Amino acid sequence: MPRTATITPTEEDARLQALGYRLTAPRRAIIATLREAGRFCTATQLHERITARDVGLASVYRTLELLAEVGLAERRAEVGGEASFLYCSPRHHHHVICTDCGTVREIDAAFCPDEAVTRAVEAATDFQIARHTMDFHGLCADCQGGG
Amino acid sequence: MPRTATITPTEEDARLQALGYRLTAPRRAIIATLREAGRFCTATQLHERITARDVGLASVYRTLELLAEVGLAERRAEVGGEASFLYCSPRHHHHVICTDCGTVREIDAAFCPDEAVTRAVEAATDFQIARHTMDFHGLCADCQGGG
DNA sequence: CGCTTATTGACACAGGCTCTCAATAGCCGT
DNA sequence: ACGGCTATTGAGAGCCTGTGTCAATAAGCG
Repeated sequence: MPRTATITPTEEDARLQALGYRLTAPRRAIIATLREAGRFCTATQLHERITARDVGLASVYRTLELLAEVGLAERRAEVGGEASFLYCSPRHHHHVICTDCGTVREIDAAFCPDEAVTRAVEAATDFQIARHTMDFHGLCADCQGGG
Repeated sequence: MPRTATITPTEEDARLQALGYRLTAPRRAIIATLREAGRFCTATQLHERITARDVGLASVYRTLELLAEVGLAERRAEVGGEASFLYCSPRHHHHVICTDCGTVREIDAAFCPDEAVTRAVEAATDFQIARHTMDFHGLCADCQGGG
């Protein structure tokens, strides 16, 4: 048993490492914080939230950029403000976003537009479809109750 | 017949007017330029492109903001840079975007995830779905040919 | 045709994000 | 375990997109 607690690399940590990126303490902190948030967060919000270690704001930006590139985070435009980032599993999935509290749930490929729809779009537009995006917005269970 | 050519208000011009906004020459130029582009454009791009009249960059920003609010334009985050805007019809629709040249085609509600899918998502997540977004990405007819 | 007032253009300014660079710490080989 | 190579970090300066201000202009209305 080592003196310092063993830090178990999470699935996403391992993924970064497999791609040749170093698994540093700041990166781990940022990823963990983003994932635990379970909703879109700005770099500033994450920066404030990371208390265990003194992580520079620039590193937060750099890591979020990296995660987005690798597919572990999704970037979203904020109207007239900061960009927001959401933790994402690496599998193909879609999001269900609460319009009230911002909580995000992932749903898997079972809900994707099926092959027939894609073919119909191709027929209608003469495009050769390679990829799609899709989000649902509404109220989560917790926010449906009171006004 | 008036001396100066009559400027026919387009459908979107009329819509702005109906909402109580004034139909100014700069606005018309910006809307026309955005619509003719047929793809996502940044404020700077539009500003450079408008040659017929000296339109201030601030006005381009203001008009794009206005269009987005009214539903005549869609705003998109650009990775690490400027926001882009796309002309949109006011009806519910989705986009098919060429990954090569950026051309965008609108498709109508016929291709939306149907009622059954929405209900299934609700059942799976306990959310109450109100709205969805969906885009398709691929190669347009012109870009499918050569490498 | 003139009045009222939304809109414009120019510029100053704010804030988000990036770049730079020396210092630090992963990772790998031994 | 240890040392070296080098990716990564943190701090802060700086860039650049986007907004606020304000006098001048012009759209819309009677």
